[in-house]
Amino acid sequence: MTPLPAESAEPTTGRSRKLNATSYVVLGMLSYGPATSYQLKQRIGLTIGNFWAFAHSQLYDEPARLVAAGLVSQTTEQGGRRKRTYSITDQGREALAEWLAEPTLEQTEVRDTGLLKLFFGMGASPEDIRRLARDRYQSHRARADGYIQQRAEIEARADRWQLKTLELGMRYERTVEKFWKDFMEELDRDPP
Amino acid sequence: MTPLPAESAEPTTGRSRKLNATSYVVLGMLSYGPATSYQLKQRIGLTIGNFWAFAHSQLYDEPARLVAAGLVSQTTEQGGRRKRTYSITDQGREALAEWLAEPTLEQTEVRDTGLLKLFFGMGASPEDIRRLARDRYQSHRARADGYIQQRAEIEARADRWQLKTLELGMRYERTVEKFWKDFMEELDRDPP
DNA sequence: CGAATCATGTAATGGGTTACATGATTCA
DNA sequence: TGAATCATGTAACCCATTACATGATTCG
Repeated sequence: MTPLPAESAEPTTGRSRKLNATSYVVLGMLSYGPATSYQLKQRIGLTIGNFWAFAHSQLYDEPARLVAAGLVSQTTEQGGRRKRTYSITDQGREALAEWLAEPTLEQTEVRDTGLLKLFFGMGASPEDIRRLARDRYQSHRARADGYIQQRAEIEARADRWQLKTLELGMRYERTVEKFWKDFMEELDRDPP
Repeated sequence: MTPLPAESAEPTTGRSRKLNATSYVVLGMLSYGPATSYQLKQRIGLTIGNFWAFAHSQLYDEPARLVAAGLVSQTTEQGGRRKRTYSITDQGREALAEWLAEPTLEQTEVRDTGLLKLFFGMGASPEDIRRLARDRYQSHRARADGYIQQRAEIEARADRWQLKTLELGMRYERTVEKFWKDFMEELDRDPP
């Protein structure tokens, strides 16, 4: 039995808990200005939520954790619901900046049920495969069209980097849309 | 070491728990033949794991749950480790087939830390942005090259659908690789 | 005014991530 | 024969998902 390491006394603030992607999304959104959980939900839903979704309950839990870590402060409204508004602290800005300065080597995860089903196509009927291709084609086409719509709407007030993010989103959706379209045509030429 | 006869302890019926993507990946991999958790890990690591990763502990937990649901059976080896080998049951095949026959309308999740950082680029220094672009370019380029490698290796024994999956993976990686390359050039022309 | 939708939260559960642990095999 | 790596598993914690709940506002 190895002796336990001495417990360093303080949780206090800062440097304690490890931040994850959700944390940085919340910090990032708060870096544009204070917000309630609902406002975070909206900001995210219109932007990042297009490719990386968060349940609304996460946006109630995570700010609370960040407050405990000292990266966010909160003010509680007087009155019925005692609504909480969150602001990023200097410490929070620092954490965000550190994250942005880190190397970014993680593998991108593409959680696409359609891709999974395609992989297991051997167990599917020809009609299943056709339906899959149609579903995914329409789904990605719709999202690509949505991005175009969105760009028109936000072009004025979005910054350069936000527009770039949107551009990658569009390129991605168009690529996948085209894949499924090509695949549908292949299925016609060479039926399973 | 001689395998024991399949344990048919059968905790009554299936239909109980709701299956998720992990479940179907395990079922799908077992549909090619019985496997231990480690073998599942390998099969997945070479294929689906390229875009949708699973911790190895999930591949120990999930089969156990599927056994409880009656969708998978297990045999336990005699000897030191009492290694477990899993097989898909008829009920499991049925569940897999039902899944493949369902509509596929879920939103694809692209969990890409690089995209997140790009979105919050306003808070980053010019050097951060350049580094980000370089990191992501190299990362996606490497994966795209890996796919080409892989295709050469498996072309003989992979089925049509598996090769198609790989093709989409390649198209995706090339698209993203190109985005970051274009972006790097844009940064040279028009520095932040 | 009532219904629908917006807005704000909590609770329970399941499961994904990380860390720990160690037996078995390979190979220098 | 010792170190490294392969292989197999468990445990704890954190967090994501889902369901529940209800006050506030809008609009027909």
